[in-house]
Order: sequence, then C-alpha cells, then structure tokens
Amino acid sequence: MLDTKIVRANPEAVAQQLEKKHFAFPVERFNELEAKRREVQVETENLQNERNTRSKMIGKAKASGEDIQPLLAEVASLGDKLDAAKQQLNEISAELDDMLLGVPNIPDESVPFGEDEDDNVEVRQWGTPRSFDFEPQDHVALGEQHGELDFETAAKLTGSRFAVMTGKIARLHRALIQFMLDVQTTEHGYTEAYVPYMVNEDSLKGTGQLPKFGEDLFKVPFGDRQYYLIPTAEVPVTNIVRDEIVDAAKLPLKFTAHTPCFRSEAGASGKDTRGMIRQHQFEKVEMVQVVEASQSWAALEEMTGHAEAILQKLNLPYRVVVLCGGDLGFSSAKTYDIEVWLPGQDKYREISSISNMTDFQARRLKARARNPETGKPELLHTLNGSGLAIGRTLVAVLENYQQADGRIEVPEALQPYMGGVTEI
RNA sequence: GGAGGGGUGGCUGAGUGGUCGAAAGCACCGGUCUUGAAAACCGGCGAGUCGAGAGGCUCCCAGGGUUCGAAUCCCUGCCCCUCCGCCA
Repeated sequence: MLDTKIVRANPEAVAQQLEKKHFAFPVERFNELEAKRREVQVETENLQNERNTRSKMIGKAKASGEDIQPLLAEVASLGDKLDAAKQQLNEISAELDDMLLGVPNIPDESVPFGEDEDDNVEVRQWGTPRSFDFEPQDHVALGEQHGELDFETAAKLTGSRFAVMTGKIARLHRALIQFMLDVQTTEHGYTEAYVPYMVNEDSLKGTGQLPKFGEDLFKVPFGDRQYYLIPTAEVPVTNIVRDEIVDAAKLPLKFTAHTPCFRSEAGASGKDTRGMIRQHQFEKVEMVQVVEASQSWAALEEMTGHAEAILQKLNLPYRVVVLCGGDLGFSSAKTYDIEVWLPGQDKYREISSISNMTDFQARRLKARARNPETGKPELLHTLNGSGLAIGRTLVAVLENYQQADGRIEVPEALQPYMGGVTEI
C-alpha cells in the first residue's frame, strides 16, 4: 500500500508515476471519496466526542448522587445519529481501502519505461553459451532418454503442469536444494527458515497477492475458513515480521527458505506447456531481507549478487536484466531478473527475480522498527529474490551439461551432494 | 475429539461497568551524583489516525451485541497453555 499521506498530498503526481507501470490511478474518484471521507469523519468524530463527554458527565453526576434522568434524556437521539454517521463512514472507508489496496507500488526512478518483457534492459552478462558440436536436446528429451523425468505419469496422478522425477534426476533436483541452502547460509549470511506451505488471507494481503490476484492461487477450504497454498516462500517468510516492531539492533533480517511453490498459472494457458519451465508445483530456495529503509537499495544489489553467485558456482551462463515499468510486479519498486542460458530453447530464460518492495509491503504488514534516534517506530523495507528456482535450475543443468550421447555431467559444485557421482 | 485455564503497551503483569489509554515492574531516553561507569535518586516514555495548531477520534486477540457509557457484561470465531483420548 502506498503512503496515504503522499497520495492525498499530490494524487496527480502519484498517478503520473504509476503510468510507468501502466496503472491508471483514478484521481478524480479518489479526490471525491477523500473529500467525503473527511467530511463524514469529522462529523462522526464530533458526535463521538459529544457522546463521550456526556457519558462522563452522567458518570460524575451518578457518583455524586444527582438525578441522571434529565441527562439521559439529552443523549437519547445521539445514538441513532452516531450510528448513521458511522455507517456512512464505513462505506466510504471501505471503498477507499479497496481502491488503495489495488494500487501498485510506485516504480523507482531508475526503472526503464516499457510495455512488456521485450523492453527489459540488459544490465550485464556472465559466461558464454556453450557451442555444441551436436544438436543439443531439451530437458524433456533428455529426461525421457534417462527414463527419470516423466510428465505423462504426473498427468495421470494429477493433471498437466506437474512432473514425476525418479532416480538420479530426482537426486540431482534434491542436490540443488541442499547446495543452494548451504551457500546462502554459510557464505551469504542468511538464516535458514522452515515455514508453513499454507497461509491465511492476512498473510497474502500483507505481501500483496490479495485482494487482487486470488485467481493465481490454489485455495484450500478448511472448516469455514480458507487457506491458500503459497505461491512463493516470500509470503510466509516476509509475514514473519507482520505486526511486529523489530529490534533495530537485529537488522537486517536475512532469511532463506526452501519451499514448494504452487501457482494456478491461470493466465498462462498455452504458454510453456512443454517440460518443467512452468509448473503448478515447483521448488524454490528463496532469499528474504527485512532492512532499515535507507538500506534497501544496497540490499537489492547485494541479493542480486547472491543469486548470481549460485549460477557462477554452477558455471551456468546468464544475464541480468532490469524489468521495465510494464513488466514490474505489483508490489515491487524495482526488480532484476536473472536469465539463464537454455540450449534447448536457444535463449535466456528467467531463473530468478529479485525485488525491492520498499515500504509497500511493510505498510500492509505493519512491519516496523524503532528508530534509535527518535525512539519512534518506522516502517521497514522488504526485499525478496529467488536463490534460485530449483526446477528451472535443473533444466539448465540438464541442458547445459549434456553430452552427445545424452549423458549429463554433474557440475563440480554439486558432486559432493551426489555422493561423488560425476556423471549421470 | 473431551475437560479446564488464558489472550492487556517493546516485555512481565494489575485492572470485572464511569474521572482507565490503562497500576506496578523491567527495558528505553533525559538529568543529578561520579575521574568514567555501575548503583541510587528525579523526570519522561504505547500505537494509529484526523487537524496548520489547540486538540479530537480509534485501539486492551478478532467480529457482532447490551448500555447514556465496555479492557470489564453477553454471543461467535481465532490463537495459546494444562489434562485425557487419538495420531505421522
């Protein structure tokens, strides 16, 4: 959520900045509602004030043994008036809240203008895509050849967009998780976290998936409530600080977590239908940082480096792009995507996304820390990034490390996690 | 699933219808004292929101209700603790 003070002070400026994200902020409707809100709120609060004052007088009168009947008569009509005012205020506030909860974060000045992913801007490249002296296969063909990556069985068990892995490939998949967690905890200073894979509505509101993007989520009815399968560890991990005043001395908080992620991919029918690139269920090792406001831009660069380090250790060629306004996520002020080279597709594909949410999530979460100078609680900044998406990393390893006969070299960094196996 | 006890400020914890946003302690901040620190003593100290300000309003798990007035009474839900049962 944006700072309502800023929106009120200059709605036109906010609207203009949101244009970069191709979001049309309804300035007129907002101003209209704001004016009404102000009016009704003042009226309501005046009535409340009157009620409070008179109730106190009644209390005093009663204590001193006076007759309170005349005083009671005076307040008789107050209740109805107050109820009416309150109801009106509630309606206006609800509409304003709905409006503001649906407004995305303002993109940072450094975010390039653009429509979609084609307008993202490359920041740097690392490594050189390997040149093959044979026709490289994609991971689906490789997996089939090994008999260890099976989409048809998964479709029988569940449906499309799931995978069954067995044997060495299943182990390689697991090795990637362990490897990444170890790097993040021992080399990058993250604290490992284990979190629920189902969350409540409040958590999803806190990080911004709700109320707007419910159709992307898998819902789990539970009694008369509703839980949701997490679409990313960002949700449970970032919500650790919801409604908390964090001890400033403990900042920055740096968490890493391995979780499965569940996405309905509602808007992606027909997109990436082959293989493991876009699944309803996939694993991810996530990085989350909760930092003091002034530190978040440095943290964004740092976290991008942490994700890159994994790819470098795996010796997988990649490039880093900065997302343009049109491709930027709802809660994000700035996002870097890291794209890994996939020989099977002959192009770079997203394998990590690192975002600075500034105070946008923190405001919804009420995640604060006391400023040591002033003693006052101030909003924190939250960031998250994949470090990395496991399924896509597996795809990258299979495709980049394939041999002419279909065997897969095991990257050196993963060999300790594969019991010393060098080839599968 | 059954029985009971609880959810109050950063923390511990008092408060069972009125002058309670809320005792006390801890923590924290300022001061006195001290070469410095500690201790002791004095003072300050919840959050959010509206307002230029004075000040107002809201918040004692959440949502309803009773009442002129609710932290306090009633209803529903959620969460935590103890015991019994079941269980990976």
